[in-house]
Amino acid sequence: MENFSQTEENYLKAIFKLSEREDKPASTNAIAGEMSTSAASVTDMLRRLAEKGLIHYEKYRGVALTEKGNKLATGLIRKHRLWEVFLLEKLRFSWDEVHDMAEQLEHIQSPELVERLDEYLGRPKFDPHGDPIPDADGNFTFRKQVFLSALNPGESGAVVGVNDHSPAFLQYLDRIGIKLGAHLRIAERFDYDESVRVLMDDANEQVLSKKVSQNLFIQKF
Amino acid sequence: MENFSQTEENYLKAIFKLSEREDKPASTNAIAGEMSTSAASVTDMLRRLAEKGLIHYEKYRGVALTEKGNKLATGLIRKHRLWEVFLLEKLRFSWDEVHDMAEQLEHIQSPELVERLDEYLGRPKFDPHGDPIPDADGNFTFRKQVFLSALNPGESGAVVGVNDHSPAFLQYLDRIGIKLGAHLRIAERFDYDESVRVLMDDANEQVLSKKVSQNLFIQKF
DNA sequence: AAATATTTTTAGACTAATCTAAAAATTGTA
DNA sequence: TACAATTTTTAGATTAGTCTAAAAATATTT
Repeated sequence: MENFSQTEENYLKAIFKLSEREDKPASTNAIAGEMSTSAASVTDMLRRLAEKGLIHYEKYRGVALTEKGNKLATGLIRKHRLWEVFLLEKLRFSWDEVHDMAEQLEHIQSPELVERLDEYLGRPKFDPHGDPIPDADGNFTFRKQVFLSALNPGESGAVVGVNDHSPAFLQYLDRIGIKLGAHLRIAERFDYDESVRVLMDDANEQVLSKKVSQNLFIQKF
Repeated sequence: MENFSQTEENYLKAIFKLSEREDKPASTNAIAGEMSTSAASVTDMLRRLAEKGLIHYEKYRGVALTEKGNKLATGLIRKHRLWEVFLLEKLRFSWDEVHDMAEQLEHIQSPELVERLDEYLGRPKFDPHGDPIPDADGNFTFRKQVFLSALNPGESGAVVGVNDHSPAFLQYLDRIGIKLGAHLRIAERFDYDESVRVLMDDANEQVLSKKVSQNLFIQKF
């Protein structure tokens, strides 16, 4: 298989992320923002990626991944999330620490290594943040999930993921004891600031702010 | 800690390897050979490495690592060999497959990751080829070893390493059943071609060529 | 629809790492 | 010691990825 530079790979991931989020072609500016670089640099790179058949690119019209580009991007996400599982489960890092290391590890080139790693980890379907891990063909396991903020008093479900992946948020969750799989029931919702009082694992109660409840993915019971 | 490019790191490893092998300053040409590049490129890079305080360099006089360069080089070797142990012991790769993957993994930047990996693997002192793994301070465990070719008939010892790391040699050893730790006793030596007949693990006998016996490290009993 | 604002591209330049060809320094040998 | 062979360095060019500033295209507002 053809190899690409880490920079090229990071652009593909950025484009994938933006297209997924908006479900339409990614703009030069949006990519520049995602990559923390200038729009001019992005234009340069887009020309090169298009030449290599990784993206569909028309000047001023934004970009979308080709089949080939998509395969590559999902492969990167697969590697990233598998390494995150490894770092958390085997090396005992916490979920707010694993991202930066996985960001480097995802660029290791070796299909055989990915396969063995997947097997070693027991072919996990989700990473430590609850994000789905695509299989070797690039297929994601889809999970029906809603934000905690969408639940009504009395309803309950399990925490299956986070929307905000920042260390600050993840550390906050650790501090108040919310882990993936935790069982939450809405006890009360306060119209005043849209915060909610929840019962966690049928044990202790917490009040969660609007911001927190908008960043927790829940699978309803 | 300051970070360096993968290329710079690879030059440092090459210089370390050459200095260790010859125990004198490495020459431009030797480095070019080790790196499979031109002497001109090496000169360019040496100027840069010297500026960064990683090597002692005088034009036409060859190079040696500084304290700082040495620390970095041993750190790389430490990472390389720890990852090799991981690939072999945890992911079940064979000893002829692990090198190329480790060559990439050694450039992952994260002191904490190295520490956790070391701990996870049980702080191994030797890698799958019998090469010593430096500790976090860069100290190697030294082992008194001789080539199998230096043993006389009747003498015996354990295989503790290989001098030739090529997949061809390692696969050959696998084929004839020689693993790290195997117990060998010289049954007979043939002056004709300097081959030797050995008794392996007090079980089966093999004739090993001069070339093979010059590439196996033995710790004498 | 014209004027204005925003986005995107182009132009030109910089750095790291590389190359080939030629010049300079060192080493080996007669 | 001087000539030849070898090694090393310099000079000048190339590619990937980046930048700023300016020009061009598109989108928005009046």
